[in-house]
Amino acid sequence: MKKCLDGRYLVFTRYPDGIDGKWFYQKDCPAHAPSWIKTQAHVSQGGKRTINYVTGADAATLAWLGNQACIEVHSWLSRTRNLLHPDWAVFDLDPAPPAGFAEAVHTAWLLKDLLDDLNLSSCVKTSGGAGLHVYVPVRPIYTYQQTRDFVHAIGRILQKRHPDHITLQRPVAQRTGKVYIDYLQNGAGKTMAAPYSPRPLARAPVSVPLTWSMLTSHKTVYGITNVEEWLGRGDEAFWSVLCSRQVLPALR
DNA sequence: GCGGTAC
DNA sequence: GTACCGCAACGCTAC
DNA sequence: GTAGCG
Repeated sequence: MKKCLDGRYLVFTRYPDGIDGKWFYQKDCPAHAPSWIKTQAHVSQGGKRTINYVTGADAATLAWLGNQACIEVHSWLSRTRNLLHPDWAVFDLDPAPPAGFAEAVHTAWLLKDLLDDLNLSSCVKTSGGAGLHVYVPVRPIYTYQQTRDFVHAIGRILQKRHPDHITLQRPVAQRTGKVYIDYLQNGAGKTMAAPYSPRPLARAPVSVPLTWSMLTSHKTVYGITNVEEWLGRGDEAFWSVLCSRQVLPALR
């Protein structure tokens, strides 16, 4: 089966001095990296810079990255063969205190119900923080503008139905106590934390794919720290949904 | 973490 | 030798 | 235009 990071540009955050020390993003694979790391040259838009993005992450690559003190792995929403056409439309659900994980779970279920009504498949993973990521697989025939408009439109419907619980407002101050649906993550060059990416926080929480039936506000879901416990449970279903590449209905 | 540069 | 430095960077939204 | 946001 095609892995969900195959052919995707990856971006890393590195913490050579630990999570409390200096950190930095890294996009450009260093020249001294082993030759078996898969990369692809990419000319950045506007700026006349070429970046050799790491594409895909097999076990050996992840091991090398780990030794480079990479903690977070972020990936593009499109793949190298079709960079302008994402194959994931993503809903980034970000609860603003005092809203938390339970509110994100509630919003995710509202979203799933709406997507079900539209006959669209979807899957969910924790962000590793208090939020959730909901993915709708799409055939790579839409532009980022189109998937962004789609996620925006769905977000507006939910926000209108549940104005006290959901917001699309950018300014942080206007999100207090609500779940922010960040539709703007659907854009060229934007990235999402990859499945199983750790976060640079105490106890190293991980972004974990879940089956919908596993998604409850129970403690055992929120703040997962032990990846092994979950391997072979949620991931297979998650990846099979991601690989289904269901077509979005007509976007207007 | 590590290569590149400046002293 | 050792000290310091870079390691991303842009579109979209709100004001 | 500039600042905020991710």
